[in-house]
Amino acid sequence: MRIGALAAATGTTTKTLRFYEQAGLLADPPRTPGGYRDYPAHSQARIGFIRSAQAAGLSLAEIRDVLAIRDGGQPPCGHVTELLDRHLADVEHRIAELEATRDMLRALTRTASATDPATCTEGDICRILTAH
Amino acid sequence: MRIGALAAATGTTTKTLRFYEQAGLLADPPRTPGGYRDYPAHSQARIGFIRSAQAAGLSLAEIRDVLAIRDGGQPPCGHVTELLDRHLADVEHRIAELEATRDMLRALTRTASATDPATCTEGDICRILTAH
DNA sequence: CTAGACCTTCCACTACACTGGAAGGTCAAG
DNA sequence: CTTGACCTTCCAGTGTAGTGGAAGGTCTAG
Repeated sequence: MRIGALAAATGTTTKTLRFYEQAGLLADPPRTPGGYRDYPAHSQARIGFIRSAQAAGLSLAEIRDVLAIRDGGQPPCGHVTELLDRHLADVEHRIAELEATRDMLRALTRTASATDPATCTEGDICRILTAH
Repeated sequence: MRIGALAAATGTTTKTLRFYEQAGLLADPPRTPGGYRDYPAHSQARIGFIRSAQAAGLSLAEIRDVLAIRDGGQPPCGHVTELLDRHLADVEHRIAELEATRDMLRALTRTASATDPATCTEGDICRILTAH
C-alpha cells in the first residue's frame, strides 16, 4: 500500500506520515522499484494506535517511546501505566487552572455588564479588566 | 525609569519588555542621551494591565488590540466584553475536552490495573491503549 | 583609569505537530 | 506520446510567548 492509500485509510495526510517516519514513529518502509514507499497492511493499526494514544493526551515523543519498547520485543505495560498516571495528574491540573480562568472570566463579564462605559478613564485602560 | 527598573518593578524581564515593544504592546519609549529606554511611571500600570489580561486568558495579540482601542481614545468596553464572551465559551469548551480526556485516562488506568502483561500481543502494540 | 553593572542591537532558538511549496521522478490510461 | 495523478526529496514556515547569546556602548564608584 502506497503512502496516499495509507493516508486515506487512516484519515491522515502523506505529509503527516512522512513526518511520523522522520520523527521515529514509523520505521522506514520498503520501497517499490520506482522508489515509492510501500507499507505493509499492519501499518494501519500502528497509525490507529498513534491516534488513540494522541487522543489520550500523549505527545508524539511519548508515543515514540512506547512504540520503541514494543518494537524492542517488550510489552510496554509498565511504562504506559506510568505515563498514564502522569498524564492524568497533568490533565487534572490543567482542568483546575482552566476552571480558575473560567471563574475569573465569569466575574469579569459580570463586572462588564455592571460597568458604565462613561466611567472608564484613560489611566486604568479598561475598568473591566483591572477590577480584579 | 530604565528598562531594568521597570522589569524589576513589574516582575518581568528586560527581554520580555523589549519583546512587548516589538510586538506592539508598548509604544517606543523616549531615550536618554545615551540611548537607553526611559519609561514614564505609567508604564508600570500598562504592564500590570497586560499581566491581568493574560491571566484572564487573552493572547498578546488580543491585548494589543484592546490597548490600541484605548490608545485611540475610545473606551474599549464593547470590544472587551466581546472578547471575554468569546474566551469564556472557548475556556468552557476546552474544559469539556479535557474532562473527556481525563475520563478516558481514568478508564485506561483502570484497564491497566486489570491487564495481565502476559496477555499483550505484538499485534496490538499495547492492550491498555487500544482497549478504548 | 578601570571594573562591572547596565544598556544597546541583532540573530537564532525553544517546544509542538505539522504544513506549504519547489523541482523533479514514476506510472497507468487514452 | 502525452496528460495527470501520484510520488520523491529538501527547505522553510506556521503560531505562541518569549529566551539565549554575541558584540559592543554607557555610566557610576572607587
